[in-house]
Amino acid sequence: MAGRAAVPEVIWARPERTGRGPRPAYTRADIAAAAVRIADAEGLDAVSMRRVAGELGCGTMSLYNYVPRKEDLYELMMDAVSGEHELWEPCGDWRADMIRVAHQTRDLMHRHTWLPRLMSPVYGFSPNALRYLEHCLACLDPFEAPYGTKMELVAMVNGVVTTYVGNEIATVERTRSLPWSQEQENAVRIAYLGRQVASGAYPRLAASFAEAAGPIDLEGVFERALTRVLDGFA
Amino acid sequence: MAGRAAVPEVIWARPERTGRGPRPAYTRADIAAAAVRIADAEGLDAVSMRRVAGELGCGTMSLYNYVPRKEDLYELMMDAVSGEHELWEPCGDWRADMIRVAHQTRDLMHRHTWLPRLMSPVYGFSPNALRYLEHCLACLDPFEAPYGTKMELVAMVNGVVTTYVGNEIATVERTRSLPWSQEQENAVRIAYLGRQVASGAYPRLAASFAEAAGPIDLEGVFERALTRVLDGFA
DNA sequence: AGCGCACTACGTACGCTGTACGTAACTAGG
DNA sequence: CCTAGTTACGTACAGCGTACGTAGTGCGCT
Repeated sequence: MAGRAAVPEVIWARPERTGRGPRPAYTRADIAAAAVRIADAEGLDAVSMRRVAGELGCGTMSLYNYVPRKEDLYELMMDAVSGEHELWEPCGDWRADMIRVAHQTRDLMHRHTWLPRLMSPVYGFSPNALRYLEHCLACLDPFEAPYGTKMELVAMVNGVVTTYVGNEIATVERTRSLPWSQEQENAVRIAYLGRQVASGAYPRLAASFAEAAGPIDLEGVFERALTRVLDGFA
Repeated sequence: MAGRAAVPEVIWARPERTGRGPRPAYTRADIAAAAVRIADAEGLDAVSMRRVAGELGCGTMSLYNYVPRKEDLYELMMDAVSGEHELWEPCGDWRADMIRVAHQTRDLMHRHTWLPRLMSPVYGFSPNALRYLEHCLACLDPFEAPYGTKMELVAMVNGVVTTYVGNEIATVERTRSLPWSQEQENAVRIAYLGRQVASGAYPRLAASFAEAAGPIDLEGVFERALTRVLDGFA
């Protein structure tokens, strides 16, 4: 009954197949792909054990043979999409390579908008995550600094990307569960914010709003944040 | 039936008391305080509508007269603890003031470990959040830059603090729902990680681990991240 | 060769969640 | 005074993660 043992374990330390018993009907990759498909199409909250089992075509509780806890399903999902990271030969300019890494991660998160939400709570070092981390360190070979600093740089870049894409996506993802449209939601919030700012209680905030003409250039904000972070390390 | 209208609205735009009907038994502050008490003591997941109502001593569905959706309860909670921010007279050195802001936010999050988890998805501009934002802008008065840049600085500092404290807290918060201890969890994960690193597949990661003697100095990591971000703006 | 055990599969059931809805009591405005 | 808008709250529903029991399957060992 190893599958039911209430024992701390990392899913990646569990062999996918032990040899004994009937051969499993699905692979971890199958399960991860099904979950990712659901999350991409209907949002992370649509990913339930029942729903994934349904997508696979098996009974709900059969899933628990592969995935002891739901959190492990999340780790499977993250590892699966981490595998989409393209790992290139570093060009020798660590700054350029880190910018490329950041852009790629951002694209990945745009493709899988549920990623930022999972990044924070789950600090798993899945196989593909380790590969990605190693690649980042390879990009930083020309950066003369102790590994501690390099790790902090990687963490910082990842953190900034996660935060920014998370903010970009927040509204979209949130309105998925609401009975009204994203435009209505935004309109209401902006109207309220405008009223508050117009009240005169927040002069600098008001000035800030007055200064801003048109919508925010998210792309530019991201780019600037990135270069500033890298500047801070150089 | 305004309380039941399925209409987009911000909770802060709803008057707390309209005049008609029996006078409400609780204030928003009461409700927020109850929810915060639960979250502080037992974690965010312990905050359910039933639980909060129980803490207040009323029926579950009575809560919905005050809080149309659970997400609004979260906004109430965030606003309540945002009120704990001390707002001082800026000292004239925006760098020093921003560092002080960051430290205070960090302390706040240590006191209320569920805050980082709520920060990302909820982008509410509650009264106390606006006050806090205005205060940050006041601290940045000596920083000669357009308001757009100042806002990006504030967002960046807040983002970094949220990310770092979130990471600090992740393990602690996560093990709350697990049947085994945080130490066991960590031991298992470290053992797995050590095995992977020792496999030779990740040479730089291995070097990085070899370099690190003893546990990570989280305090130092935070401090360095902060100064680097500020450096990137100056 | 065959026994036993570890494994897969899966239905049922429990306690929990957010919340829609109906009803009764109450009170301020017209 | 009346009535409309509120508060209060019990009941109910659909969904969740998952503990547990049971039946069938096939590898590894003796």
